[in-house]
Amino acid sequence: MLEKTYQPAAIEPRISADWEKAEAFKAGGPGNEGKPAYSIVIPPPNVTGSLHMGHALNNTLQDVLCRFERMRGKDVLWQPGTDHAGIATQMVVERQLALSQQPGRRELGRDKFLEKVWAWKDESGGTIVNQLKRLGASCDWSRERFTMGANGGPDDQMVRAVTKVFVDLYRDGLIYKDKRLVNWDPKFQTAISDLEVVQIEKRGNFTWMSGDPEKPFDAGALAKVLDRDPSGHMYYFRYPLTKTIKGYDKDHIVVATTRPETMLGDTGVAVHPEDERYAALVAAKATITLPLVGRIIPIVADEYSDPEKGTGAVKITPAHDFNDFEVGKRQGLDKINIMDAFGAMGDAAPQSYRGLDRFEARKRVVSEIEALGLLEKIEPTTQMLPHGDRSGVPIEPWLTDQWYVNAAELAKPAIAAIENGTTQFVPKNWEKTYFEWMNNIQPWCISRQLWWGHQIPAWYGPDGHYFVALDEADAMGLAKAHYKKNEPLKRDEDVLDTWFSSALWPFSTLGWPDATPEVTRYYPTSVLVTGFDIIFFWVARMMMMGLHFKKQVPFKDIYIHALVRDEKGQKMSKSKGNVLDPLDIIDGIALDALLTKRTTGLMRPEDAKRIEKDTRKEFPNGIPAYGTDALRFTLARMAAQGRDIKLSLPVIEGNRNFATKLWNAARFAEMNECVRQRDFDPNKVSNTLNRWIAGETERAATAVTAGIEGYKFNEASGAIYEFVWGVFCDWYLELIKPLLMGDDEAAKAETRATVAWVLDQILKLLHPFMPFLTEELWAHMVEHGEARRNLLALSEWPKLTGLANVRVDEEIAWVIAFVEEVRSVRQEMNVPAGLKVPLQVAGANPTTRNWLNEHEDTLKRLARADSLTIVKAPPKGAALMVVGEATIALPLEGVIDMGAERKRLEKEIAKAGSDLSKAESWLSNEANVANSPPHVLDLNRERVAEGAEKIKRLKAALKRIEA
RNA sequence: GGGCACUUAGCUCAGCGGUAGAGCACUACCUUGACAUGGUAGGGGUCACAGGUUCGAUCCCUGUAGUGCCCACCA
Repeated sequence: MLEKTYQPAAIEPRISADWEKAEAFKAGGPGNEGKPAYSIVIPPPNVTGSLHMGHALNNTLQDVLCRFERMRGKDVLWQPGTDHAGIATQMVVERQLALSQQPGRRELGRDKFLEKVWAWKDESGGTIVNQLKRLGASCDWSRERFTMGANGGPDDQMVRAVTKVFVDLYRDGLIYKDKRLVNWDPKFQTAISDLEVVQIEKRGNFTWMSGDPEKPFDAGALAKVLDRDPSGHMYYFRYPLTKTIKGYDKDHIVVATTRPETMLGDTGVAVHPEDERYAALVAAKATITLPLVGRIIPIVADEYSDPEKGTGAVKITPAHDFNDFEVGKRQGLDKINIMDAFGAMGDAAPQSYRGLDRFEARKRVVSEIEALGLLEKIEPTTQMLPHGDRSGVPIEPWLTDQWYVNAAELAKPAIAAIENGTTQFVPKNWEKTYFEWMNNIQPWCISRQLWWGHQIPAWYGPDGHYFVALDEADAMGLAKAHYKKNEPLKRDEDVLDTWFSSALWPFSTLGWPDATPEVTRYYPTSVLVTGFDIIFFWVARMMMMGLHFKKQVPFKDIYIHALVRDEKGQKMSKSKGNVLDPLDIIDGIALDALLTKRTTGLMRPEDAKRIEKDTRKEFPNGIPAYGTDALRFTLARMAAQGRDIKLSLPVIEGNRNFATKLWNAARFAEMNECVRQRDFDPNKVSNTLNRWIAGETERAATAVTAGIEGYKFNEASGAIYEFVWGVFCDWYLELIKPLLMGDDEAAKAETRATVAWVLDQILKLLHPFMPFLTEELWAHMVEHGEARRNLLALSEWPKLTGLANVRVDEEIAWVIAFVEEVRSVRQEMNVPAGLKVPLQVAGANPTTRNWLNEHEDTLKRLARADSLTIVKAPPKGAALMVVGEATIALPLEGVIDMGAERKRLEKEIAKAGSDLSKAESWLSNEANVANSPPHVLDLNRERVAEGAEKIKRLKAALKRIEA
């Protein structure tokens, strides 16, 4: 016997164990022979990660698809795994070493440090995987992969895949080494790609005028404002001309900059070729003497300079600014790298600046320029400041040697595949974003100055000449051929961008570069399910690599889902303190534990107070345990295409209640001995109610199927919700109660079997969304008098046709209308809910009389009537209502307030009258009649006919009262 | 600066060229033999605004206002 309420905590672990024991999700396993393949590769979560709502949504949707297709008879491979997440993981382990006061990364050295990282990975890397299992993800866990591996280790093949890709691309000229400006992260001392840079707006807050009589020179005051925050300001410096120039009336030229410290690396000043203000300087090939440095640098004419901006003269620092780099190249200016890897001033800076951090240097430059009387003014400005997305510190354009992928070349086929529809974005509008980026794609910097990652397969000879090869032996061979003798080689110390290996995921996980059967069978994959935030990072690069190395797209569809936000629509983040952990929704969490969780480990500890206050207010009693299915169902129901999800507890609660509702419907079936029959055929049921629910079941199945097929998860889950609650529970189960309690044994047997059958269909249709609950109920449902042995997860998806019948629908619609009308009038007339009333029906035609006879017990039960009689005319002193052609009377003299009844009827007449006149006036418009399609015409004609009829009867009823 | 969305009931959101839907919240009633994590009935919206296309627009087009996101090197 089922418990009174659904207890997810008790059920979920048991069901998971059942699936695992049965190897239910094993791709290509026994029973899958000859089935068509369906495959999805999981977006590999960072091995450092723990489950967040984005994962919950992403994996719920993938699981819905996989379970659905598995039930539809496909051989499903859902390929799981995790990502080594270069910077993130290295950061975590470094922090851990620091916290436990162990020797740091540099002290340990590369090999020892990597040992620590691997040890950490072996110990903690399983967290996210176990959390995915809690979600019910039906991955083939036996195939779990990791994006990295040690040579000769279990994921050695991953290393071979990455190495082969690198070497092949290098030999094809698509990977190359180049010295140019990169985005340098001074915190991690590594290059990062353009995508890992985020622009953060910075707005200054003070003004400084030099020579302002109100503000006499005061070095202390300037230092004070600079100490607040020198960023977000425009600094105007007077650069003195080396000598005065005829036709130019000043002895200096004013340049503006937001980054004063870079002036130490200036090698020129640019003005526009057609800017007349500076024409004399250009013509005379004037130079300036760079203050603080003393370097003589030229004034050059370059189109880059915009006369409208600043002073029209711009300082050029080729080694520290992307635009200046280009100008410098054009004008043949020197590139002077004044900074070191930590963002501090280096050897190329003046002696007194060496070792000074870039922001300290900024202040000192400004002060010293001011002291020299060369600071014209400082103005606040709004500037977009690039930051490292991981480190959070301002990135520095820095001149180094790095490895690059010629992305523009690889992008060509990747663009074409979307253009010609080989791969499709769902929703489609994301393709525009994709094209925009792909058409303007920049070289991809793939080398990182980290230790945790795939080491670059390039070896250097003593003279710096390098050899790219699959392994050291190959490199030695190449070196010998080059040097004509054996030379010692040293491997490139850098590692590859994590996304480089992620880009291979759809085929590397299948065994590539080996020619495995899995590569043949499961590539290209069926669909990629992911968030829009990694379209560039990951999706685009998989397209490029897949097409280049497999000559086929990596997936046929790309389903882009929404972002999960908090209930106010804000992004969930630790610092906002609004993060909802999926596991807390599933298992519940006490307020104290939630507070601790939200307020520890904050970047800014001062946020703790606010977060605690907000959390106490929002969750005064913590979070109750809703179970996995409620969370999954909520996410699926809110996954409308093209819209973010605002998650809140009341919504989850509603869906938990839905689970309970179904649970209790199953209890009802159990109590009424509804046993699934082997020979049950929904086409052969005879009772009208059973025929009706069979048809409704078919409709639901069609809607759910179409929804999932079209990636409309909200429509699919909404359809099953509405069917279970609104149709099966609200009506069917209520309508059949008299049958189940009656003594027509044949009808009773058929109805029990029908209930059991419908429940089975429900469990199947709902299973992709609520796998645990449905699997549990499935096991409880008795079949042919015995307990069920087979798993719902491996059962067949409903394929129903021909069950709907218009006349049956019409009949039940009439029953429902009858019940609703009586209920409505009872309440409106304040008839006590418990009072059984007599009902009389007048004016019924033969069909209606048949229906009345057929459904007498049901109508009496649902309308709470003790008698149902057919009369020639309605009696006096009764409330009257019109259903179809018949008039129903509720003769309760004394109970019914006839004044109220008159008002009620008048209101109904008015309502019917306004509907009628709307339809009439529509029909009276000749243009409407001439141009609208027949079904609309018919609809309005019906409205007029039925409306007129109804009004006639309502008026007759009113007349009876007044008589 | 460029691009993409969004604006529908108090709240969160579906929807659609043919007289507006759900959940939550709200009101009233109900311990009716699956379920109070429930049942029944009810109130509540000129579908942001202005034009246009159409026989007909909440839906299509254009513009306006507001909101959000993405991309972009502007001193």
